[in-house]
Amino acid sequence: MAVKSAGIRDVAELAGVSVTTVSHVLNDTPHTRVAEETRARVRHAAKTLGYGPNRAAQALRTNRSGLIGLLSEEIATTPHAGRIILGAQDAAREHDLTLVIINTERESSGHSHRDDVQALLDRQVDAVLYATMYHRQVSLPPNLQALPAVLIDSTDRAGIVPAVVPDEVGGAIAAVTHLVESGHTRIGFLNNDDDVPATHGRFEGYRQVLDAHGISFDATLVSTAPSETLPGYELAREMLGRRDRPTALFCYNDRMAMGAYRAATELGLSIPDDLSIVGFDNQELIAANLFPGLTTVALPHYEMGVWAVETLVRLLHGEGEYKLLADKPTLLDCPLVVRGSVARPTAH
Amino acid sequence: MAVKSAGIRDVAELAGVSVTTVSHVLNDTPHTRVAEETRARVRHAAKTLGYGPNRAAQALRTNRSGLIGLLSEEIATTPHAGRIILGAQDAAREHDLTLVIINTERESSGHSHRDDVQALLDRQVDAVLYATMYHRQVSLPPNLQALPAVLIDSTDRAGIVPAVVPDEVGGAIAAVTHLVESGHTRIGFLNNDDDVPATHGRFEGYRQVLDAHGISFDATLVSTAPSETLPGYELAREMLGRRDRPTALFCYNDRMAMGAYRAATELGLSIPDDLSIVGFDNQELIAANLFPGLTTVALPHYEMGVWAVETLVRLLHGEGEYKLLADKPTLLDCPLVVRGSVARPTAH
DNA sequence: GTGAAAGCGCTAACAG
DNA sequence: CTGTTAGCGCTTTCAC
Repeated sequence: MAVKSAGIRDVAELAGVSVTTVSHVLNDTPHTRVAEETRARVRHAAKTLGYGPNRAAQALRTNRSGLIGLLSEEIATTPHAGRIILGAQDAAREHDLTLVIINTERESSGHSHRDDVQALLDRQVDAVLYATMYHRQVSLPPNLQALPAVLIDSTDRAGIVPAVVPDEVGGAIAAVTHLVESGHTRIGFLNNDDDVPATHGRFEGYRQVLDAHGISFDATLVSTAPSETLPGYELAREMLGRRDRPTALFCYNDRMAMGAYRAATELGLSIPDDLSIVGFDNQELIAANLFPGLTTVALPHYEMGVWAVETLVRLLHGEGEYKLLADKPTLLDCPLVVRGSVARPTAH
Repeated sequence: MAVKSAGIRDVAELAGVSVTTVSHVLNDTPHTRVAEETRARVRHAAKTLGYGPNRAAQALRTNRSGLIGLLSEEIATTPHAGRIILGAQDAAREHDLTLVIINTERESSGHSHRDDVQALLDRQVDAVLYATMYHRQVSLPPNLQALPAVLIDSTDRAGIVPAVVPDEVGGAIAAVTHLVESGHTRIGFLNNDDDVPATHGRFEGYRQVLDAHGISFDATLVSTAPSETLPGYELAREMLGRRDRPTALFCYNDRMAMGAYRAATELGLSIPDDLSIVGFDNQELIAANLFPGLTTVALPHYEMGVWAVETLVRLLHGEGEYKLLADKPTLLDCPLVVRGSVARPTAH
């Protein structure tokens, strides 16, 4: 309320120059020479008046809203989306862009995705980010084609949009290497049974580490089930019940690991002394609240959010190696988060 | 890209009227009579051209950005913030408003809060929502005074801003009543030890139910500790270790309940047969993944988000019983979510 | 009932 | 190096 805030002409007046000059210096307009002394005067005037540009006028004139849309699946289901938002937010702020977030359903008719994109289009965002809840391939709504876009945590089935995804293989390598370096050689793997990149990537990483350390692969040490707590429990229960049970378990995700904890407890195996466990996802709510804390692999959600916005900005500025970027999704590191669930195996 | 989208003059032309008329009918401008037949023609023209107003021009002209800022604490920490966002989002869409979300730190210098509000101000939002991570009292950044505001999950220390919070007492009543109706009379309460509304409200609800059912209050059945998993475990361990242990536990939150589960397991008490447990917060990641599923009380985050936006809209439209609203925070229901952790006590 | 026209605050030709 | 000026697309006053 109060007094209507200062406009560019107020600044011009106070600095004793024209609005053009003010516009030039405040925007660092290229191909424009303004005396350093004038610039200083203008900037000072702007500051003393507390001048901030009127976004609407700017947008109207430049045809750029300064808004970028983030279409995110299932914002409220896990904190994952939250971290993407955080990363995107921070990067956006860096570039004076505003993030407009729209929640979308995971498995919707595709129709609704269209509508969600439309909502963003109606708000005339300059570009859009599309974030999925888990690493997978997607088909983009057709109306998304109209705008620069970047995919987060998924790849484009058509392969024409830049994408950033977690390095699943690398994450698994970190996890299993940690186990091997702690002295484990019989390492069970409780894997997901969905046909998604994470399933294959984490398995791939598991195999690579075994190979690299000359540990022969034992197919009986790998079992698969839906990646939930209960199936994890059942798988672990079975595998840990064997006479030649593994001394460590690498779990597809923290929920399966949570099930494994329960199985271990029931079998009288203490973690980490009798059994080491490593999870994946680093879901704080689970990993930090288990006893002992679960050593797991973090997904680079925040970093993917940052990368996506940075890429969008480059695209918007026409430094677009768009094709190049879209060609191969960018992989981001999945670092190991050490808590208390891994120890050296006890001698038999 | 493609063709630049239709403007109001295109619509006017196609409908054979002036832009004024188009504006009037599309906005249902009051005190304006346009022949029904003309309205129809205009609307039809708009639809066939796929016309959508240029937000920037609208904003510039009306001095209303159509943006509302949501300042939310710790977006990525729990899904709570996500549900508030969802509710606010849905309500905002209903009113053709766009939500701009800014993450803020929980315990920051107050300085940074100022900056976050400033960021919103710079983006010229029409109003702001301030959402805290847990129910408490806050002091608002001074620069927030400039705009209509509504508090979510907290109350204003100064008492001048409308607020919506969970009905803690009611939630606790629902939880404990459920226990009593299942036949429990010795009900332990593992409470938080912070001086926050939830602590007092949930205790109050606990007492009320006991009173209402003629169960005499036993102070030894209430213990307090920080509301984390480990303290919850320790408290439960102690209380359940007594000879006259309670047959049911009401826990301040799901994390404490998670600790109680562990204590029960260690003591060989099976849930729900030997011990019933009710939590609070309904954190899916925990409650749904425990064995058995935890019966708990849900916080009305989504609903608070909706309420806040609706209230903001009313405020914006000047139907402002602002003072009235601010006077007493609005309480929203905390419904019980039944899973599998409650059963009738077994006869001794 | 309908229309003409004046800006909202800013950017970017273009002129000087 | 700096200033004048014409709109961006829309709402709204005022006249018809």
